[in-house]
Formats: sequence, C-alpha cells, structure tokens
Amino acid sequence: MITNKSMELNQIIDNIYPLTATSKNRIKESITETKLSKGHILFKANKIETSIYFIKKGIARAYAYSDDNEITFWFGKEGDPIVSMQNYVNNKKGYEDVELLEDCELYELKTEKLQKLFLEDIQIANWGRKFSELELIKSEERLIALQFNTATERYLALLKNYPSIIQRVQLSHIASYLGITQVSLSRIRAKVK
Amino acid sequence: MITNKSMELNQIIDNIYPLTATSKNRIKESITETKLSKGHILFKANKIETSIYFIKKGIARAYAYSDDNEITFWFGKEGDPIVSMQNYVNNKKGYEDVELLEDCELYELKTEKLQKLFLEDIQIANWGRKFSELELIKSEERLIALQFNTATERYLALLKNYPSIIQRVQLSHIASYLGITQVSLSRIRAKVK
DNA sequence: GAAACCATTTAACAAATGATAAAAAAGAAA
DNA sequence: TTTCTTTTTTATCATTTGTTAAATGGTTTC
Repeated sequence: MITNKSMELNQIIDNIYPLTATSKNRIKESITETKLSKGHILFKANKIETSIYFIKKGIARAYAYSDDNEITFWFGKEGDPIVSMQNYVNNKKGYEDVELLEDCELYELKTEKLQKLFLEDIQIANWGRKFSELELIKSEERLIALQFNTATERYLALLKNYPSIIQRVQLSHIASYLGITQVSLSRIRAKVK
Repeated sequence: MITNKSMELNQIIDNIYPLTATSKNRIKESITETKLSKGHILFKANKIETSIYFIKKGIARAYAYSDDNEITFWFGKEGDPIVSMQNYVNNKKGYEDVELLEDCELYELKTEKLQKLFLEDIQIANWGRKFSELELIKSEERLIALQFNTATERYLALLKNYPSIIQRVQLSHIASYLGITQVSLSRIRAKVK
C-alpha cells in the first residue's frame, strides 16, 4: 500500500489565493473535518449536494454512466477539491457519483455558507473566483489532452504527471478516464513496456 | 451567407451575473468596441495578451498546433467571451491562436483594468467568479462529450446544439474540433444523411 | 466561359480500437 | 497453504479511424 502525505487546510486555502487572517478564518470556521472509509459514495448522481470537499488524505474518483458502463472522468488526490460543478454553480442536480478509493480524511465546506461569504467578503469572493479559474485551467488542459493526443500519449502523460494515481487506482478506472477500454489499455501497456 | 443577431453589451454582462448600475458602469467604462475583419488573428500563441473580448457580432475559433497540423478546440459566436485562459488566469503565454472566421464586432476589456476592479468592487469580483464558473461548466460539458460519446454522436450533438456553427464554419475546422480527421467526418456525414 | 484555387467527398489500404471470451496473474479469505 | 474472487492480460475478429491520393464540386479571378 502506497502512502501519500496528507494536505493541511491552511496550505489548501493558501494555494488557491492568499487571504488575510480574518478572511481565512471565516472560511475555516465553515469547514469541518470528516473521516470516511474506502468505497463510500460521497456524491450521488441526480441529487442536490450541499457541500464541497477538499481531500486531506486519500484519493477519489468521479464517474457517470453511459448506457450500461460507468466512465471515470476525474481523479482527485491530496489537496484536490471534490465538487459537483452543476451543484456548485447552478444549484442543479449533478450527473456524477463520487467514490472514495481509499479511506479518506476530508475537509467539508457547506456550499450555502460559502455562497454567503462570497457576498460579504470581497477577499473570499476573489478566492472563490480564483478557485474556479484554477479548476478551469485544469479542465482545459484535460480537454486539450483528450483532443490532441492519442490514447498512448495520454497514458504516458498520466504516468508521468500522476504516477501515484496509477499505482493506487485500478486499471479499469484509468482506462475509462483515458477514454478507452480496459483491453485497449492493456495492449498499450504491453507495447510501452 | 447566414446572418446572426448581434449581442449587446448589457445583455452579455447581465447574463453572467446581475450587477447594480454602478458596478455595471465600472465594467462598461473599461470596455471599448472594435471592428475587425475576417481572417484577423486576435490572439497569437506564445504571446502575453492584455485583453479579453466578447463577441458582439461574428464567429471565431481557437486552435493550436500538434506537430504539423492545427487543431481547432473552441468556437465562439455572438455573446461568447474570447479569452486565453493561461493569459487571463496565470499571466502566462497562451498556446493558442484565435482567428476571426467572419468580420467581427468585438467588445474589448483590458485584463489589467478588470483585475483592478476585482480588488475594489465585491460585486465585480463575484461577476468575475461567475464568469469563470460558467466557463468551467462549458469546459466540463465539452470534456464529458469527448470522453463519453463517439465521433458520430459528437457530430450530431454539434449539429443539434450549434447548427449555426456548422453552417458558418468550414468542415476541416469542425473535424478537428470533434477530434477526428476531415476524411472521417466526411464518412460520418455520408452515413448520417 | 476558362483557368486556378479551395473545400469536400470518395476510394483503398494500414493502424488503432472495440467487443467478446478465455487464460493468466494477483489478492483476499478460509 | 488452498480456494475463491477479482483484476489484468492475451487472443480473435469486427468496426472505426487514420493516411494518402484522386475525383468531384464550388468559387473566384481574369
């Protein structure tokens, strides 16, 4: 079992956008810590979620269904936010499940409280702005990779940029994340070795 | 030649996030209008851009190079923002060119002015937050489509959701947008008819 | 209209991926 | 260990997509 360093709340908040102590405390006051075990379904599709999370320790994946088979489209590790964007942005039901792939320690932040802080504290509003901007950059990078690179290239990139994910997650999830079947990923792995 | 309705500035700003008249005017004071002709390269890869734009009238595309061939990864039409995200978010050089595909009327907003407003006006900070959130939703939808759907399904979805793009843009750009070759798109079109 | 140019389609073959099933390997449980 | 279960790999064949080149169709220019 590979262990990864846990990520402290201060660092997570600061990495997004620097805040004064006052504003930072306002966010921290709205955050609670929870431990949940491997296999726990954190978000359920077609439900309104009331929280977003940050991963202190552990990994998770988001997946949705296409016909019968589930497709993983996101992995999160220590420091990453767990957000159902349709919930967070538009108060709509999400289309994804989020499953914890290891025992996790999470920071939970009630969306409602955060939305209130956005309207009261300009620093937190900018923190929230930066949060979405950074997620947008990640999403765009992902998009470009899917559109520009072959499955083999995407696999090698994942191997290079997120070696921990590959070691900690089963290949069927990685295959669907890469947009290919598990059989196809196996072939790629055999060729690359 | 298909003509589309032009999109007024007030509507563009309001569609993102409702603002008081004062805050809205602050944004509007920072915006200038320009007309640029078809073929104009608005953003150049590996350059720091100092503005973002909104399309009043016309269409545009963003593309980047993979080896020799250019790949279109974004289309914009009336009402859409034109932003080089790496420039806007991280002040880094972008990797994309943006080309105007028709004669265009654009609203130009200097990034520096906007960043200043973010720090001074909480309403505008939240407007900027919402702006990125909405772009993030679009990006995620795009990502899901690429990962979940076949080329044929993506083509049909584009046909359904953005009929104007298909009528106004040449097929080679659409093919690369869909992540396939032009030949492959031709085959799909022949089959679908 | 003819010539030149560009976009789109079609054809032929190669390469990559999907689908299904079976075998091998790895883990978990008794 | 041995058994059972799950994950991963391998094999086979069908389908899709890529590559290259040629043919068709449409526009522009002279």
